[in-house]
Amino acid sequence: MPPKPMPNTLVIVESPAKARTIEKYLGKGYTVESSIGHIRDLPKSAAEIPERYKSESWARLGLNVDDDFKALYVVSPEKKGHVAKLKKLAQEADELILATDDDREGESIAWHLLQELKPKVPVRRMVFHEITKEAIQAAIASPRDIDTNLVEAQEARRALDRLYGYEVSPVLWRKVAPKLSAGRVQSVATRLLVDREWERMRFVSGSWWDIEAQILTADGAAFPARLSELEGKRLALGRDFDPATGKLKAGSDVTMLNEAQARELALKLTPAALTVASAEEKPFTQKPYPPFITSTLQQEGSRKLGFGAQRTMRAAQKLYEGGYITYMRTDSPNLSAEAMNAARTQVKSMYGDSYLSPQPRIYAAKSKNAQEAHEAIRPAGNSFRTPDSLKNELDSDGWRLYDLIWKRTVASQMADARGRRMQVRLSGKASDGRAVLFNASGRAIDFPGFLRAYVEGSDDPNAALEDREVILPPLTQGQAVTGKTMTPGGHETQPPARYTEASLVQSLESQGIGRPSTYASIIGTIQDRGYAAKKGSALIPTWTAFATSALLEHHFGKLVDYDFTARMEEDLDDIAGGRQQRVPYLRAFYSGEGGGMGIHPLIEAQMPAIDARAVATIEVPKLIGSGIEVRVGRYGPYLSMGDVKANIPAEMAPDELTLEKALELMSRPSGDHPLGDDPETGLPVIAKAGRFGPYVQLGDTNPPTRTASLFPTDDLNDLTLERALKLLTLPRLVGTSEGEEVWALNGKFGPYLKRGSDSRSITAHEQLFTVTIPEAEEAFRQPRFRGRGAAVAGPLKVFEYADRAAIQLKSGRFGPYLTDGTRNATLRKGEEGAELTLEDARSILEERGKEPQKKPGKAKAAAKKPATKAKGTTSSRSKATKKPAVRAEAGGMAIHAPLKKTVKAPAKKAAPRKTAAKPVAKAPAKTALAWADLKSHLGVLSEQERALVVATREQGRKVEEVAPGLGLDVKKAKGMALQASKKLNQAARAE
DNA sequence: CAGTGAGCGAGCTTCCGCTTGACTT
Repeated sequence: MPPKPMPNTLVIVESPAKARTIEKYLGKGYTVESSIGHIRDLPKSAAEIPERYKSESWARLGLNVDDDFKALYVVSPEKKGHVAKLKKLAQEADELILATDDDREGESIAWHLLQELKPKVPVRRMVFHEITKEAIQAAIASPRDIDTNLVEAQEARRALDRLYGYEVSPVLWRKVAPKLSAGRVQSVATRLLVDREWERMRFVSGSWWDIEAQILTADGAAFPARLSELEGKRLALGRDFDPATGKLKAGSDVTMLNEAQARELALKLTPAALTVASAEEKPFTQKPYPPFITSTLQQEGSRKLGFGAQRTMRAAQKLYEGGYITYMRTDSPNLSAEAMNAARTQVKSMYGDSYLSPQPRIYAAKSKNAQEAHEAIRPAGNSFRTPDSLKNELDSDGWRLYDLIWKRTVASQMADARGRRMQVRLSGKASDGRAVLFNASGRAIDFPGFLRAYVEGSDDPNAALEDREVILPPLTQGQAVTGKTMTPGGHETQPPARYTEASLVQSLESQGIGRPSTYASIIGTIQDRGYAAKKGSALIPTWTAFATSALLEHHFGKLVDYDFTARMEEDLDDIAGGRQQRVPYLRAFYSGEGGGMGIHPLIEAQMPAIDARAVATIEVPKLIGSGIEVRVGRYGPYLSMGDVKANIPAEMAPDELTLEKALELMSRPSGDHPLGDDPETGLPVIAKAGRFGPYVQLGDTNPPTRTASLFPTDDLNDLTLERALKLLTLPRLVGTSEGEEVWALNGKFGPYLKRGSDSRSITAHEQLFTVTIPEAEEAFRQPRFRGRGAAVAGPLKVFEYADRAAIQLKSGRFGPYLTDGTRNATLRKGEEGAELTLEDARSILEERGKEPQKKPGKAKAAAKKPATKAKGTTSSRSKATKKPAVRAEAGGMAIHAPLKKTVKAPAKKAAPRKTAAKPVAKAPAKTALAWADLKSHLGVLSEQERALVVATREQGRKVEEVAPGLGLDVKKAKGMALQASKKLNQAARAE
């Protein structure tokens, strides 16, 4: 008889390293695998949205806001393979144990596994709090069911974060800049940085003087003391100053010395006979710090090792995977029984009994939303390996971090440190009879206790200095001492320090914002979005962060409230506890039912109210009244005073922008960056931000000798002279072909080649420097536009149908696409135009074909042939508006190619908007509306642009006549009017 | 906030949390 096959139980945990460990303890009959975190999530971008949901109004959000916030979960492409593997293992198993973490997210992962694997075998849920054989076997013996309330709470959290992020971010795209983001965590983190920077910007430093004395006792012992009172009145300290004025706070009853007074007094005190007025000594004890959790590990990694959060976590991850430490993403400082035992044993053996805390020290999480699914971060195992024994086994980062973790863990079970604090007051008189009082304080450690192993770092070097041990000689009341030297010293109040990675994490954590697994990435996110930059260890918010934060605070204040997450956690706890329901909770948040926040209607209401220009303008306290404004623009932050603009250098922190600096920047208007001189001509080379983007110019004459636009890959802020000179070699004469010169140029539509009156775009900017005549000739042999030249003759391919209009395959700017004249569909990756069948083409177009959007001011009708009446319509309109330049531009933008492409329509003809094409009657109404529409977007324009547009469009004045009043020459003004019109149309179209 | 020449299906960006490789230099 064949032996009965051994039963096979599949256990799924979250982390592969944990799976390996557990598998060892469970032995035969068990297969342990990991989910590697979450296996499914809401689609994160359009590419992940399944085809059949794409047309849904809520598809962009990934959850159906009209149907109880039902989530659309997808397995991301990179997880597909792994999920398939788990599915297969589940099918082969006799039993499935879901052993994901014992917290909200872990419960959810278990539920998703159940949903996705659809196991046909018995399923049990269990949790391990310790990875020891006993604990695991105990857990196996006491399974439970999936806690659906906890899963609901997780789904509520997930939905809320999605709704917040994906509803609010688009507001920023519209009002500040594209690709920005808002989120429950990042927006508060950004706000913290911005608020701190505001404090620094408003801060006015105060200064005061005091005297430091070297005191000598009769026995010759010396110690320092500081003047603290004069004539019975306390001397001012930093805390007596008002940070807003730099002066003493109102009502403070203190004496302040200036330099002269301090020096004079010092002279009158040398030498001074002083008496000990009081000498106090108080014992103190200090307890060790709790074992590490993620946030404290990151803080100490930063303070003591100088590691960024990412670096600390990378090193910790390796230690964890190597089995050196326990799990590194935790919010619990708790030590398991085996860890406690190991730590205490080690203290005894390494430091002796007297250094052991008499009672085991038990630590609890401080943060109110701690989930405590794991124990503290500590050396792994039931006896800790000493750092010394690992010296040759670990890399440098790993060893230093292990050393830190080991010390902190061991110290946490050590005895209190004991010592004395001494406080001495010395009285005396200056030679002019004024009464003085000096203070000295000291600190002596009598028994170091845990300090033998571990001293916590400090973010503030001054604080660390003050804390150092200063030992005072024994002193008794009435004892006479001498003030040997008197050194007057000046002091200044300091603004609050900027956040570092570590202190930001600490602050977020203390407010319950973010989770251990995300602390490090939060910092990455706000840097990636351009909200903050690191300078040394300081996190400095950018001007974009100021603009974004201001928008959110003014219009969505509740969302960036520091308590928002704390309140959310309470609600989630209620959902987890069955006291509240997910759907009504989300409805309140999203739609505002039952008096909730209702972000959806709130955004609808706020959108028109948000003045993009006001948001982009930052009122810097030190510039108020100067007429200089800080604005965030397309090319970065700049200063503006009427006509004059100057870029703010990227490396300048907001609090460094003083009036003086601002004036200095303004003296180099338009943010010129002088790069040096051209060695050939000796002319200066200057980088500038222009109306058409950043460019360099040769010579400082007007007009300059030469100009050249930067390539998209160039950065105005770190352009070298060498690069600028290279750019200035353009346009480049490539050679001759067919008797004509061939030039390589960088134009407004990008790089192109020109031969006589013919031109061809080329793909890469850098080719401008390298393209050869044979290559150019090849380009000129190609049709003028990619696929376009062919398009005149016909599309790439035509699919004919009996029952529907023919479908054409065309090549466009965004790649190949299908069109039947009314609807278009871009081909996706993997869909080869050449391989499409009739039916493919039909199904693609019918499934996802879209009608081109009709936009105000850009009529769809324009796509068809111009009606003959167009000209009449336009010219009459042109008379009405009297604004040639702007009108021509607007018309030109809307026009599609006339059939005769070689003939360029003169501006006057270009003006006829083909809007007139379809229903002619509609055109005037549309254009009339257009100005009304445009008008509401005046906010996107600069003052000058606005003045121009209003004068021309509303008052019907000519550019020529308005320009002088604005201090512009006519040519510039026309250009500006053109740009302004573009901007307005763009803004209106975005609506 | 400087000038060099076309013309045409836009569509996507974004959140927070849970986890690691698979790639390349």
